[in-house]
Amino acid sequence: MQTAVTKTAITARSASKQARRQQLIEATIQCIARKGMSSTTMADVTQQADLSLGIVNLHFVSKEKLLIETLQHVADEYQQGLEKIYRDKTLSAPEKIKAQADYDFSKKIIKRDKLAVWFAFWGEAKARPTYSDICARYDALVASNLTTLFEQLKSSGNYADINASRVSIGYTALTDGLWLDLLISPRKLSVAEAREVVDDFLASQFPQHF
Amino acid sequence: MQTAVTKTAITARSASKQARRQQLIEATIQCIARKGMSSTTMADVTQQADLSLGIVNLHFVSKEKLLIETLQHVADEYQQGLEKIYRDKTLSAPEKIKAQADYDFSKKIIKRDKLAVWFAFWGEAKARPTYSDICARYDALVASNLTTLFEQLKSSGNYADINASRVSIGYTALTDGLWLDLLISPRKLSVAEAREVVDDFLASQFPQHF
DNA sequence: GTCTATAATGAATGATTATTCATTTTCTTG
DNA sequence: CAAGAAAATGAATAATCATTCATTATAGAC
Repeated sequence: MQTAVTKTAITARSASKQARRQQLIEATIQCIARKGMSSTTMADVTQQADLSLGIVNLHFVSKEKLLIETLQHVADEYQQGLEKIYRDKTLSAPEKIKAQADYDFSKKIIKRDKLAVWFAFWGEAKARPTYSDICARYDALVASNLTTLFEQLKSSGNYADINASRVSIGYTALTDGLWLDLLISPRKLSVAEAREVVDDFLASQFPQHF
Repeated sequence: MQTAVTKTAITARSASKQARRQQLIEATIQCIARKGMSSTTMADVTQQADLSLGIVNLHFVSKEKLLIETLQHVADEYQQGLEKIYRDKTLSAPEKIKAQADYDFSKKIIKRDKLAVWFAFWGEAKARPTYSDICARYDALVASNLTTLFEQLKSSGNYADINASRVSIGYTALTDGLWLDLLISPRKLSVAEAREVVDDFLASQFPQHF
């Protein structure tokens, strides 16, 4: 029984440890959105989290590691939603594509704070391989799944001159570009309009399906 | 005559002053591309330019002003090329659109160092109005000109259900997204392929023209 | 060639900020 | 509840970096 008790204790401790990390990552997202990555300080993050100055080093060792885990967190969150769609056996290929488009412009994803984090890291990515590696990993997942889906559409319709991989690159680029618009000039472009731009794109490539 | 001589002198001085500023802006572009904006220091920039540490403050007053002028420089350069196309009386609307697509993926524009600068500033834009103002100014130019061109295409063909402004938003977003791809994963996507994605987009929206 | 004005230098300064760690607080166990 | 362990604190430290300015170099005027 003693071992079991000890185990419970350790779990409780590590749960609270996880909670602190989570709290700090969320504070970091807020700070990057509000002040930009280059002027986010440890004092900013810890104040935002209502914790003491030294806490980041205690839980993440260094600022750089906190930043990396923050990017990782945002990327994971996005990726998890997508994987759920890709794995769903009840959806047909065109339904999955529509589900992804809905997801890409859903309330969950289109939060300006999180978009700001994506672009903050993309802005530094050329100079920091760690950042681009994290982005590349989820890029590859999206590219391979989307290409497969577009290939399925192609063979189920009359789309002789469609290049599935090229459409997939186009879809991803279009989405990223619209995200940028929504981040930079949210007055000019609404989420609904952005979603319609994507629909137009899909309809023009696959008129029999969208 | 005396006045004339004095004038020449002043011009020569100010020419060299312009040259120094140019030199520093170019060094800044290099540094942002190599190290990222958040870790580019004054020492980095001045070393890159082979000049002394104090020189930036002499010519630009502060680091922040140097950064702003660097963004301005890259934006102006891009915009000038576009305006030449828009103003060209010898080109028809579809030719202008093609010319813009060629330009957007030309050697002059697709330099990874310059792309890095765009994205570095976009990444900070949400937190810094000065940056987003500069971007907004050129965005507006592109949007209004492109929309007009697409409207001309629409009325010269059988494109009842085309929304010119939406196509313009789509074109810009697609281009920005492809630039991001070229910056982050140049191994996976070539400039030629990116250009083809844009062609596919235009062809699918305006099949009679592209 | 000398004088003057402008440009450039870089050591010194001061401000900012990440990190450390001695101390305090909180939690767990028995 | 006491003892010990883990977590959290924040003042002090150390490193980094933008900016200043006294000094030096350079170019143009006469």
